[in-house]
Amino acid sequence: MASKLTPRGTDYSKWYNELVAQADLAQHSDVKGCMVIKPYGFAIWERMQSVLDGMFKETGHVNAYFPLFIPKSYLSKEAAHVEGFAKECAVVTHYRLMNDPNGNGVVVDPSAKLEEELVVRPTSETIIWNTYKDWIQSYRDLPLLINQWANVVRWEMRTRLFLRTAEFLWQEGHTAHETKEEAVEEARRMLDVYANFAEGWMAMPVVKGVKSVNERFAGAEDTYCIEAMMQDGKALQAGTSHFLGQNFARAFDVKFATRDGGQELVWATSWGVSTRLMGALIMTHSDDAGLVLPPKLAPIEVVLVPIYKGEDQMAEIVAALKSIADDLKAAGIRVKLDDDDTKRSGWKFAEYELKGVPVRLAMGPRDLAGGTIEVARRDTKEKSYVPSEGIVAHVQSLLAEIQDNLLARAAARTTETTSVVDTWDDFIAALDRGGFVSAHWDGTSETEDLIKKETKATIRCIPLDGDTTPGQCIRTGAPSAQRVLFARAY
RNA sequence: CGGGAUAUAGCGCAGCCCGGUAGCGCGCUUCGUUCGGGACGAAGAGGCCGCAGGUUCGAAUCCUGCUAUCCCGACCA
Repeated sequence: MASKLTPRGTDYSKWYNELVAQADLAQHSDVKGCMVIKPYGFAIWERMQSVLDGMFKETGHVNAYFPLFIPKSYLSKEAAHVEGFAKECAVVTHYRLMNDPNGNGVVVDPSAKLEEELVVRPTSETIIWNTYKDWIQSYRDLPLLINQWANVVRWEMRTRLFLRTAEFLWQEGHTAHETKEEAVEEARRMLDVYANFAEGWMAMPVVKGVKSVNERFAGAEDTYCIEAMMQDGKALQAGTSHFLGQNFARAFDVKFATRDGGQELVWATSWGVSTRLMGALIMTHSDDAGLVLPPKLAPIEVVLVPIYKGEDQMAEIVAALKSIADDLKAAGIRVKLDDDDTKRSGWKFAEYELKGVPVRLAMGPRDLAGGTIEVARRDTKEKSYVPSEGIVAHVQSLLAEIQDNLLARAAARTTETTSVVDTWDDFIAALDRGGFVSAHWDGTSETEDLIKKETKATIRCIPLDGDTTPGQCIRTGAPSAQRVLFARAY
């Protein structure tokens, strides 16, 4: 806890791992690739969940819950889908343990083999569409707008806390619609929800776009995404929203009676964001002193720290801070008064900086005498002394300013690191500098693969509001309809 | 799945080459002094040295096998 973080400039990856551990966000568990999300980290995720859940409900969705286990046969009903996920599925084959005849604890009971293996869901399209089949009879049952909060398992070769873990928490929306247009509109609507959340709450600028065929979700007709740029110049896919066409309806035979009495396959979407957003949040704002949280998602927006000598002074100052804390709470601000006498104020300052608390208020004897309070903001590390009278209004506007500043700072960085290039040499140079690279591409998977192989860069997305001036492919010189965004990515 | 490394107290590590009954820092407990940026002193508690074999009078240390984790790649939200 007392050790300093490796600076970002020295080893970004190391900095990230140390930050996650030291800020008490998560730790590795004894199970490979799986993490324990610690209370402070989970509190941030709970804030994200609660805000997103509200946004989903505002857009007409309801929550439900589907099983963790999926019969193996379901997974293979949609060809592209199983192709995409088969390599990373955990499979349950037995349902009972027994005492080891040799006395070494318990072993799998070989007589308890399942007739059909169960796959631990890597995503829930199949089990959900198999259920929707029974729920949807008529156009009157549509649209069906359901979300679930769940854990999923993808047996990844290589994992990183929050960014890629074998088990992760997420939400997955699964909707059914009467027409293609409605489904596309839904997928786009949820993409907007994600983008609004990213920018409005996480203070993380994102580019909205559509994935190339190579990067598309297994079983989708179109994958929309939000892409964010991290401080080290690598891109991170922060959320996806898929237009699934009629693929799953066809695979699970989900038909509805149309308004004119016919039978038609329903149109589908699915969309999700995961605990990966925690990684995005960390890598967007944090610095060498630790985590930096946007006020809107901080479990603690303001921490109050007393500075004192002796018990009498402590009592006096804590009482004054308590009164301020109550006023802040009454104004709807999440506060913590840290009157723990076993830790010194200097230790607390460092600790709350590490944990990214946006605003720190400290009061010592001089403040008490002079009617002031020390206000320190985490984003710029600036400190000032302000009158304790009217502190609530001051803090409110400061929190808003910090929220805005974080977004502006991240947006400036994203813009500054984005390159627009027209030659292969410039393209390589831009990739090496880091950031998004806006360039022309001939639209073929072959060229995309080639570029990936040669540069490790992928097409992050074809921006929805991008530059649609035609040009020539950066690699092949073939005609290109519009610029796309390349980057090296997580 | 390839390459590299590691496994010793809650955490971070030393000890291993050269075998002799386990040590340091942080943290933890108690007491005292401190307190405007990670305090100081004193006294304590805490370890099947990853697991299983082998060599030896004796293994954290040498040998064999296994397991797990981390990092770097290929694959992915």
